[in-house]
Amino acid sequence: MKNPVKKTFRQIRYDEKKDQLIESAARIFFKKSYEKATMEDISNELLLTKGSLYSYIKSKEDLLFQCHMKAIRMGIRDLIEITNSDLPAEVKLREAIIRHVELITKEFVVGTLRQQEFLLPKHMREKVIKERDKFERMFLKILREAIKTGPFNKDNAKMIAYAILGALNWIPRWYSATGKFSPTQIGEIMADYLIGKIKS
Amino acid sequence: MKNPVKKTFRQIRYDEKKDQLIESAARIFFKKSYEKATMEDISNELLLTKGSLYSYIKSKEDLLFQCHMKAIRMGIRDLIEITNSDLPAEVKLREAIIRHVELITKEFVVGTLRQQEFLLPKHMREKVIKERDKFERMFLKILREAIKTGPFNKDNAKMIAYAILGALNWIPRWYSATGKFSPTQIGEIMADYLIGKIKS
Amino acid sequence: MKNPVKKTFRQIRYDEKKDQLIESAARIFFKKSYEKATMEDISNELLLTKGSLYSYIKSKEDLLFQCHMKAIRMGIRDLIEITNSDLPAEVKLREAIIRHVELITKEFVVGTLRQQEFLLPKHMREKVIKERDKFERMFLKILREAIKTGPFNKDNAKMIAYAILGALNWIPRWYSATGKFSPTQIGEIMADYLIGKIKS
Amino acid sequence: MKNPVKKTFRQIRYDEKKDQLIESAARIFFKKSYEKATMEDISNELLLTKGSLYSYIKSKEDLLFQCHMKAIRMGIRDLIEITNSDLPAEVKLREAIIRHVELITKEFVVGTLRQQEFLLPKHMREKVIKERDKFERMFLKILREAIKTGPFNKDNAKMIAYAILGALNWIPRWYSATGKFSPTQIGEIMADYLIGKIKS
DNA sequence: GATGAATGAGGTTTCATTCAT
DNA sequence: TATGAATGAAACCTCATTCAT
Repeated sequence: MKNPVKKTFRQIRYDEKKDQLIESAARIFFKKSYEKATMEDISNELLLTKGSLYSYIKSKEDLLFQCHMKAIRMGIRDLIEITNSDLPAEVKLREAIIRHVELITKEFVVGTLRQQEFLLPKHMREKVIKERDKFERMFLKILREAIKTGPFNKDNAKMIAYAILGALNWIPRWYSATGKFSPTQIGEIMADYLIGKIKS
Repeated sequence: MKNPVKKTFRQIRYDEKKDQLIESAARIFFKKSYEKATMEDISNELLLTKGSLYSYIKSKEDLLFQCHMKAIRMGIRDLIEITNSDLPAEVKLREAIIRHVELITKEFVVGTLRQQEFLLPKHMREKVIKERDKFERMFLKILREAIKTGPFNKDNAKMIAYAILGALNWIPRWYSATGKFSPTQIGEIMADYLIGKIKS
Repeated sequence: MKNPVKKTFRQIRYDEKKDQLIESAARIFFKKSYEKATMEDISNELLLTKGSLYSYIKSKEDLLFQCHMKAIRMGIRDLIEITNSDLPAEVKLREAIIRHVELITKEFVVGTLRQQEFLLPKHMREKVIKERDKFERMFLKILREAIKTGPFNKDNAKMIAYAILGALNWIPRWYSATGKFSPTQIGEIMADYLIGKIKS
Repeated sequence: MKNPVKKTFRQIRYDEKKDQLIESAARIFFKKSYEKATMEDISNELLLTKGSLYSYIKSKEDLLFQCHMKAIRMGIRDLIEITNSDLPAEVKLREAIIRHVELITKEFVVGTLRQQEFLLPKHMREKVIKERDKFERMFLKILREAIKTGPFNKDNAKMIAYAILGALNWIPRWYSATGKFSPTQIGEIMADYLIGKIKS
């Protein structure tokens, strides 16, 4: 207030910490599940105390909500990039698959997607679903472009989109960072398999 | 002792009720998630009181454990039937997919599979994982038979198995009983899509 | 009713079982404490089920009450015998001590005395205290006879009685059936020590 | 951090309250027995709510454990003082008896000693027994010094120690604060009686 | 008399959240 | 902004007791 530069600095620090908070929360929600994770678990990762978290968030549910939104938006950001690129339709789909695998295996926050959105109260849930639908529509659009010349009808396209996303979202259940394949390799194998079908 | 028929009758009633309990629990775990569901929610469905549940189970965790085991065993039972049948390899795979979709959309208890097994304490989790591995190995075997002549190597087969199971296990997230397609139709579309490539 | 002989027989069986029940309860109350012991623990020892216990007793408290009464009455019975004997006063005291040690180390039901009587509801507690006072008065009388010629006044006699009873009642806390001394030997050593001074 | 004095102040308040908590718990455990006492009973005495107690302790068992430890340590502290004093051996023993009576009648927490240590889970019980053994060994040492010239052998010394401690520990069962004798007077009478014997 | 499922009243404990410092 | 003790609302679970069979 007295010193706008200082305030901006503080604002930056604040935003950084809030971001760390969401990351930490996501990691712990991933490891323990939302309900089993306590606010103290989360605060411990950040060298803060329980009560201090409430300077950054309104509630635990708010924290989960923000994890959801962040995760989905990372996915959307990727899809926007891909959509706007000059790649051929099929390569776009391939790229979308690989990027999604990379995201889901590297960013803990994306693991939040496994958490059912109905852990949230209605007003938050609706926002999450709206955002997720945005993602799914973009993905579906990429898919449709890719199969435009194929034998599949519109309805099946939607179901195939779900099949693909299901196959990808299931990955955290079996993926191990120390496994034989890197995220990108997994993405490529998945793309080979999942797109192969569409062409036939 | 006095009347063995009577005793058997009691045993039957007991087993029936225990089964109902697991079904109800599964349905409620599905609707509300394990942690949000209370023992009272479950007891209400059965016209019992909270405390009475404990004639049938040892703890809430035990209940989740039994849901897991029952769900996996239903899947295994299907796969055994399919494996033992005289169908051609590819049809077996197709059948396995359709049956799994039917199971996952009709039997709430199978929805438990969405619940991360790490909600369970270690000793239960290990048993669940062991049983699930049994299921996955059987599925993988069916898959391998089907693609024996295809261009896929062993390692990829495993990942494709996960892709297929992921696509199917994700279904409860978007499936609606009032939707356009029946479970069997969904199963057929999924099978068409997921097996398509293997033939090519 | 129809057959008085049969009824008497049944009555005997009933009384025997009730007695076993009190013994078992005492043993378990001793091992686990009254509150930690469950009715099921007790029924298991008797090859009965929980519910069946209630043919013999009215409540768990009733069971503790009867343990108390039985234990105290065993002590009183001993003291009556001793009082009525022809032994010299000091030998009577010595005998009372030894018999009490034997009782407390051999009969689990006497271990109940360690349990505070205030675990019982008022109306039962009062009966127990009344009975215990009877025991203590008899013991005090034996003590007073023994020290009649000694240097102790009446008030101190009472306190000495408590000291002696405390020393004896504490024995279950350290006594081990596999230890170096037999109950009778312990009784003798205690008597030597506790009476020693009165003679002087 | 900002103000070390303030922080220390908080720490002091915390420690004070924890101490009060143990005192209150001991008093209530004494009056009602451990199992019958509820956490709410205890919290009410401190003008706290049930849940708040858990800032200070881990569990109800932990609370009992700390009562045990505190009680025994108070006894040990007395014995150390006495051992280190210049009094003649017999006077030391006399002093030990009187101090123990004073402690057991004045400090409710010492009444915890009546509670069987097996109310505690194994790992706590073992620590309590270890500490209690320390106390008993110190007491035994004082006793042995006092009777060094007497006719008693080592084994009997141990049993006499138990007899004395039993006589003293039994006091809370009959002691009334409004009675004829003060704790110190009781201690003196007990010492007269219990030591008299050894000399004879 | 014996059974054992059912009851229901509590008890301990957890934890998100608040608020004075 | 940070702290951490305090709150209070649940939640799970236990167990003495009852009662239909």
